[in-house]
Amino acid sequence: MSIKKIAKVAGVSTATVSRVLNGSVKVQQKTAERVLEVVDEMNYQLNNVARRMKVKASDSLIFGLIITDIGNPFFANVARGVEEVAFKNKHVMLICNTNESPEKEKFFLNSMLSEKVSGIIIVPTAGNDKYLNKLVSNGFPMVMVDRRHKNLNIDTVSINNESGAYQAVKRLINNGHKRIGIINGVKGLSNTEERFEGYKKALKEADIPISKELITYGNYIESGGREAMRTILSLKEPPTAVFSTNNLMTLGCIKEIHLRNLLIPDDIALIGFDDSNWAEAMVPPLTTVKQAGYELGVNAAELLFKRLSNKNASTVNVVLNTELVIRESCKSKNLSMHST
Amino acid sequence: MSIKKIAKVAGVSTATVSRVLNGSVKVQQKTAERVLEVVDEMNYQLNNVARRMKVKASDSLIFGLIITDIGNPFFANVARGVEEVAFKNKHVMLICNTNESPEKEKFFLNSMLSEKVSGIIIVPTAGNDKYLNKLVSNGFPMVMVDRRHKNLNIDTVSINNESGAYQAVKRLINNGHKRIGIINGVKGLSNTEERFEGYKKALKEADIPISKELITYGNYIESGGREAMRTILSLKEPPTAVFSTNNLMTLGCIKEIHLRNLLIPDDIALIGFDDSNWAEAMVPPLTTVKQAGYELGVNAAELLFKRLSNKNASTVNVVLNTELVIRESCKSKNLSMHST
DNA sequence: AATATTAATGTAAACGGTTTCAAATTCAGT
DNA sequence: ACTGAATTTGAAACCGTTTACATTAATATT
Repeated sequence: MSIKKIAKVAGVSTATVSRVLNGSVKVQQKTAERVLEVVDEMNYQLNNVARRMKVKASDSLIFGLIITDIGNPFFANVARGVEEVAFKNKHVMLICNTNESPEKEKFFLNSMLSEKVSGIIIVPTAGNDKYLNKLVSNGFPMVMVDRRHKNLNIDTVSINNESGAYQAVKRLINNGHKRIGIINGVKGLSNTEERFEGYKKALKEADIPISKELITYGNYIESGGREAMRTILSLKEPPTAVFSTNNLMTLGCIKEIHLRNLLIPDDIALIGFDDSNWAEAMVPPLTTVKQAGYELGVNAAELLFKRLSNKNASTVNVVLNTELVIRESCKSKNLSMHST
Repeated sequence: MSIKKIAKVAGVSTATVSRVLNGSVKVQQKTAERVLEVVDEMNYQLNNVARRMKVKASDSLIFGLIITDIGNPFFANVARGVEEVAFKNKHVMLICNTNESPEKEKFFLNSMLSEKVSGIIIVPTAGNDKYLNKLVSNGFPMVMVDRRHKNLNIDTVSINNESGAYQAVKRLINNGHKRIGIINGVKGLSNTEERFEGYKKALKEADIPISKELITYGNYIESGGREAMRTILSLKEPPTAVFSTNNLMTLGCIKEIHLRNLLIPDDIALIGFDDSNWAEAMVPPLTTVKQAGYELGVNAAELLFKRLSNKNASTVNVVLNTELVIRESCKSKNLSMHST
């Protein structure tokens, strides 16, 4: 059912049909009614592909979301947030999964560009800096979420990683821990580095020297967290507490701890980053730094739509604050009379 | 950078450019080289929107995935599976989230149709039967995943829900439980009903009468599971074991159980459906029916691509088997000397 | 060398909309 | 009734590809 057939049947021109469908220009009441009648009696459906060929990019009603791991509930939440506001704006969204691979990222970027999406929301991998740079400086609407590339004049929405990590580690310190391990994420990502900064800052402030052997990397995946925990626990002098910087790795930690029949928090205290729905159901319930994935997504999408309607507004960096949700996984043996 | 400009610069016709780009028809070696040269020196990028206007639908390189809840790790896994094979086939995918709302579902279906996707993979909600029916019988390529509509001649991939549920409940029975509650999902969905069937079958086989008060509905969401567990535990004569039919509801159950300071499995045994990565990390580790979300996605996508290349092959129903992964959450007090 | 065959390329229509511009109609004011 | 302005409508160009068909160039056949 093309607009032409509708026009023919209704006895008007295609221009008129288009106009009544879009409401862009006034058309006489009765003509409009006639057209609408035909439209639904032949149940016509817009071909948005054809439409996109004429319409300016910002009106394309489709945009892209590139994330690194849809299997991670945190990003799934981001996606939910994005999708929510997309739906409100009658947009549909192309989602791709990079798995932290810059090659995949580039491929998806190109696919989306070639689909003429109005804009892209991206959780960038550790590569493609120059390419992204080019796109952005060409004025292509893009917003980075969760991570950011330095020196890039672009809208971003992220969370206060450093402060979140700082609070977490400070909590451990206040609970009496002095030997505190950290399991970092993927090297080279802004959030990994910021969380690490928070860790160092808290230690420094408490005059605790940072010791290299307690710094590990788990690449934000469960098996990585598990291995990191394994090496940490195998140290001659293992830490009394560990800060795991994302939910998947935290799960790995817990499994390794259980395997060794150690007790949380008595044998090893644990604090996680990114509060998942299972954190509260753990035994003991897990203390974590909560980051609002859903809101991250909502904000990113809103930013994108704002940008679409005003291409040369100055760019903004939204940073959401984290919240330390205190449960029971990071008491210290020595201070067990204190609050958790 | 349109193909026209490339043609002009290279001194050939647009047809030739198109041909070297697609490799569809032989063009002279040196012409091809010249064109390719210009193509990347002007870094031309295909406009797939324009392309889709000419090309037959099955070649559109884009398809849709409609799921009900990307926030549910199970569906996230399905999505990962789908995306994996999409990538292999150089396709890009439109993802939408219905949240079990038939209205949203219809909107998304229309959007996708209007984007001229080659096909759709869908986890259907409990509505829109007639609409889906129409699409399918018009020959639109579609595959249903996880749930199915009866009397619809369409490719489906689902899991053996009845058998999975049957095994779960049988396990509980073998462990000595006689009073077994169930928390069902969304009424009207095939998987809800099939799981319920499995439950009834196992009870019947063991000559245990089914009692109405033990049958609850949690709508596949965490809060629903929690509420269901609450009403179950408030019974004058509560069950000794509960079968929760999805992961989110199971989490709700556990939280409610913890709240009441009850012990799993001594006070109440619990078996879940859908093995999540956190199940093993629970205390005690959770026994569950594992359903392969990822494989479900992979199979669905493969089916779709098969369908695209052969529109009138007869339809197939793939059903994957579940696996009972036995951990420690469903022993019975009376039989504690037995295996879990 | 002339012709027949085959290979390579070009021309132009088509896909299904939107939009500019011009024409036709309606309406108001005198 | 006539003119001018305002409102509605239509004709046609255009977006960037692909492809059927026509044409030209190259090669083979005699």
